[in-house]
Order: sequence, then C-alpha cells, then structure tokens
Amino acid sequence: MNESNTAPDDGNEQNGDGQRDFIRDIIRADLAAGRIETVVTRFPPEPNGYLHIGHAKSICLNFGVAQEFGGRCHLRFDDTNPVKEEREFIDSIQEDVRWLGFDWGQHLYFASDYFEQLYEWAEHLIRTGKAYVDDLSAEEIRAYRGTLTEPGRNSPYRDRPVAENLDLFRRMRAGEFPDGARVLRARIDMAAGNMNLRDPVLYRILHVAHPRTGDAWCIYPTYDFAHGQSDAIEGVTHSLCTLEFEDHRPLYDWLIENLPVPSRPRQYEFARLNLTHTVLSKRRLTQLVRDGHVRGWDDPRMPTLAGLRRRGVPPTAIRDFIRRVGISKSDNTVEIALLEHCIREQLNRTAERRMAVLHPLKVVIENYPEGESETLEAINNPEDPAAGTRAVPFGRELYIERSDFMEDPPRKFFRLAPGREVRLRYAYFITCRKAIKDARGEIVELRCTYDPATRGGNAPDGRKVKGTIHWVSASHALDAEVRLYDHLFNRPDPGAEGDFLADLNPDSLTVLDNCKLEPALAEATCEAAVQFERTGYFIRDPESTSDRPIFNRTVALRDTWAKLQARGGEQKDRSTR
RNA sequence: UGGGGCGUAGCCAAGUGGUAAGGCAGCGGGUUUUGGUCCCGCGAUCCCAGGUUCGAAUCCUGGCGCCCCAGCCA
Repeated sequence: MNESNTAPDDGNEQNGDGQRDFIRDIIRADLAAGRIETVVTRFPPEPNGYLHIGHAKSICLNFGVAQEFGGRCHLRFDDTNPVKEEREFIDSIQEDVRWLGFDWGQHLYFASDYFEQLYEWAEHLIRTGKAYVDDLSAEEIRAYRGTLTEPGRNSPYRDRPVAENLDLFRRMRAGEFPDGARVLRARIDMAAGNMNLRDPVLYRILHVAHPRTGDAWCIYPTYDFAHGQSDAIEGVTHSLCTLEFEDHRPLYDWLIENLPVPSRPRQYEFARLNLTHTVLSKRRLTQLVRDGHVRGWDDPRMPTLAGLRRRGVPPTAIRDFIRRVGISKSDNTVEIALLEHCIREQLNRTAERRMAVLHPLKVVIENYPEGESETLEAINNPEDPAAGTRAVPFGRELYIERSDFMEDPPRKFFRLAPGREVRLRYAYFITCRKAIKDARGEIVELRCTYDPATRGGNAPDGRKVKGTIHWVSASHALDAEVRLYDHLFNRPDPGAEGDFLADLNPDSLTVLDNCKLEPALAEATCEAAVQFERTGYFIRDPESTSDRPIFNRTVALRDTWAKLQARGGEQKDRSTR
C-alpha cells in the first residue's frame, strides 16, 4: 500500500512526548486488544461555509491520530442538505485542509456517493418493520414529539403495513409528493427520554438540485441516517465528533445494529473549541460575511483558516496551538492570547526581519553630506544565522517612528529626545539637536547629528546608548498602506449579554496609508510573514499593486514599554481620583 | 426522579488510590544593536459535605453549579 495519507510531523511524537488524551487512550487500547487492526478516522465537514479554527481542532485530531497510529483519515463531505450547500465551499474546504498541512490521499468521499446504498438500507428498515412513512406535517410531528419532560405520542401513521410504507417511500423517491408532504421515520420509542429516539426523521422530500447529484434525487437522508452508515461503508473505526452529538450516539448505534452494514464504527465525542474575543459558530460567521461586517470569508479579522492565512498566520502555529489546547470533554474557552503566543513563537523563529516606519517623522542628519548615501548590512534573522544578511540604504534624510521621539520624555523613556543620543539600528548613533514645529505646534521634523565613528552601531570609545530605534532612508523608502488588526469583538464572550453584533470592535481595522518601508520589502510575498523590527509581524496582502504594497499586521510584538506606560497611566488616574 | 455530559490555579490541561505535570496569562529579576527573543524565580489540596482507607483529585453516598437535546440543520 503506497498511499499518501499523511499529517505533518510536528516533532512531538519522537520521544514519548506525544499527545495524551482520552481519544488516543481509547485507540491505543483498541489496537492493543486487537479490536481493530488499523485506525480509520474521518473529517466530515458540511460544505455550507468556510473552515475555521474550531474545525482545525477536529482536523488535527482526526488526521493526527491516524498518522500517529499508522492508520488513515478520510475527507468526507457531509452533503445531505442541498438547500444549504455550495460548490464554492467544497473547493475552499479542500484548499484549507491542505494548507493546514494534511493530505487525505485517495480518500476523498461524499455522503452523496452513498445515496443509493442509503436508500436501499432505508427500504431494509421498512421491510423489517423499523421505519415508516409519516404523513404528519412538520408542525404536527413537533406537537406529537412531546417535550423534554413529557413523552411524545405515536403518529397515527406509525403502524402502516410494510407494503404500504414501501409503496409510499418509493413514490416519495419518484417525486410524486411535494416538499414536506411525507417523511420516513425510524420506529423506535416515542416515550424515550432521549428526544433523538422519538422516531427520528430519516428522509425528507426536497425538490432541490444537489451540487453533486443534480436532480437525481428529490428525497435526501438526514444527518443521522447518513453519518454512521457512511462511516460503516468506509470502514471508519473511530468516528470523532463534538459533544452536542453525544445524544445522537444511541441513535447512531441503533441504526448500525439494525442495518446490514459492512463494519462497526464507534462514535466518540470531544469538546469543541471556543476562543475569546471571537465567534466560531457557522451561523454567526455567515452573518458577519453576509451583512458586510467584514470584507469576506478571508477577511484577516475572521477566525476562518482563509482569514488566518491572509493574516499571515503560519499553519504550523495553528497546529501547535491546537496541540497545546488539548482534547477533553469539558466545555472550554481558550484565551486568544494563547493563539497569539503560538503565532509569535513560530514567526520569531522563521520570519525575516525588515525595517518599516508606520507613523513617519522626518529626521535630517545635519552633518551627513548632502546628496550622498551608503549601504549598511543588516541581519535577516538573529534566530537563524542561515537567513543571512541584506543591504539597507542610509542617507541624510530618514524617517523614524513618531513614538520614538518625545520632546519632554518621562523618566524611563530610552528613545530620542532633545539632546539625547540613540542608536539607529545597524547604522549610527545620532543625537537630536532640535525639533521643528509647524504653525500648529506639531513636530514635523527633527534635526540631528550623527557620529561617523559609530558606523554599524558600536562606539569605538565604548560608550553606550539606552535605546535602539528603527528607521528608513527617505529617498529610498517605499510608500505603503498598512492594515492593523485588533480583536473583532470587544468582549471576550461576544453576545453573552445580547446581540453579538453589538460587541463588534469598531476599531478592529486601522488603515495607515503613509507608511515607509525599506526597499527590500518590495520582494515580500503573500505567503511568508516578515517581522517589522520592534513593531510586529506583517504579511503582504494580495490586494497590493505593483506600485503600492499593502501589508497586514499578523500580530504585534510583545510591548512591555506600552504595558508599563498603560500601568503608569492607571496609577495616575487612581491618584487623581 | 425527562435524557445526556462536565466540574483540578485567571484560561487551557495532565493525573485512573500513594501524597497536585506542563503551557498561556500575570508578577519579579538577568542578558540583549528589536523596551523583541532568550534565561531564572513566584501560584492550587483538586465544586461542596459526609464516608471507605494507613493514605483519595482519584473509590462510595448525598448535594450544588454549568453545558447540550423538543430542525423534515449538521
């Protein structure tokens, strides 16, 4: 067997440092006891939306487990409801799973591939007296179902003869009845405490074209009737799903036991991922896109894999994040800070460094010869010597960050101020001589002098400077737009007190349209994020044009100075109150 | 007495009768040509109450709290 059904090796499985959780414990035990020979899992998305980071948990679990135990994982689309599903999603889902780093090899399946088999099994249930055609309307079925505390009542059609059920069901398939006229129901127990066992609907009439089967069918199986049987057809051994399906397991098992299926899959449930400051329900994400609160499914503020990709988040960071979050059965809400940490950790190791000034302030080096420039050498990645160095042009006129100058600095401010000396990274020590203001009193330019003996950033006399700041040569700078992103929602728990839309962060996107980049950034790609030194990680956005690059901020660098300042501000507030 | 599940530090999460891993966040300190990275240090008696035991987060009993289920969605 030479299948390319793999998951990336993130280096956790070598030395017993592998994942430990109740799912893997079960699989290990099943393998050890000989209950199964090969573990087979599946990732079963419904093609009705884009994949998000919550799905990544399921993807990493299913594919990861298959790889760790030498089994395989199928990608199976749960396409049983044509009124919600679209081709676009079938494509995007495959692209996103691949981008995340997983490969299903030849094992791409669709529940719709099994429609004929499922239909035959439905007839089998009818023939064995375990399913019947019900003429009740949707409202009537609901009324007959009872409530959480009261048992339901049998439908008057529950005891139809087998022959009549068979005839009716075949005519349902033949298209003789309009939508909603009849359904096929399992005959289980209308008094069951578990609502799923109160004669669940197995088939409904839907005169709707299916993205894959076209108009071949006008009756479609429900999730419950399709999922377990699809698992059985594919030989799935461990059908892993989220907690809300726990109640469905008795029905899953009932169907498997009452049908002549080729294998005996088992369902296990784990807790889905929740993240602070965002939403992960398909309904809400769809609403954000549909109502224009974001610019699309791949808006960098979205928790979708497409959004994270455009944001510059590497797939390795997502896999690492999922690994750290773990698998359990307790409801959880993971702080988004953990995700951000994983992104920084990955990017710190791999992203090349560049200099970019987001809020430019002009600096003129008065003692630097006019019209001249020179080239300085800068390290691409101090964490990775193999990344080498690059040339950065320097000249008499530069841009520095506005926040790196203060006319009247507080005690611990290490940057530029009148009379103060700082290091320009990889360049020279400069001393601020004068701040020039415009009519409104705003500082528009700094006049400085440099020490030619400090080329490269070291003083031969051994004198130290407290601060090192980044800069960009004015005459060589690239003009760019930079988009800064913040959490999409203000609250850690959007919607906890009403409409989740009311919790949208109005400042989740800040566009800076006068940024100055060092020339090497012209070569940046949309695939790999770079670090703008002292600022954060950024990635070129596909909306860039050749003459105007656009960069998205993936995540800011940790900023203990900003934290200190914020704390100081708080203290001041408290003392003045 | 409707059914199902969960409850270990601010957030995740190991632990499966032998005396509470780890990560993130936070707080101190050190190194540093990114106030980045890196390094060092600091936190829980396990929802509560009884019980079993030499010994319990782990077993038993009884409470309390939270989540899911009444789609012809998945």
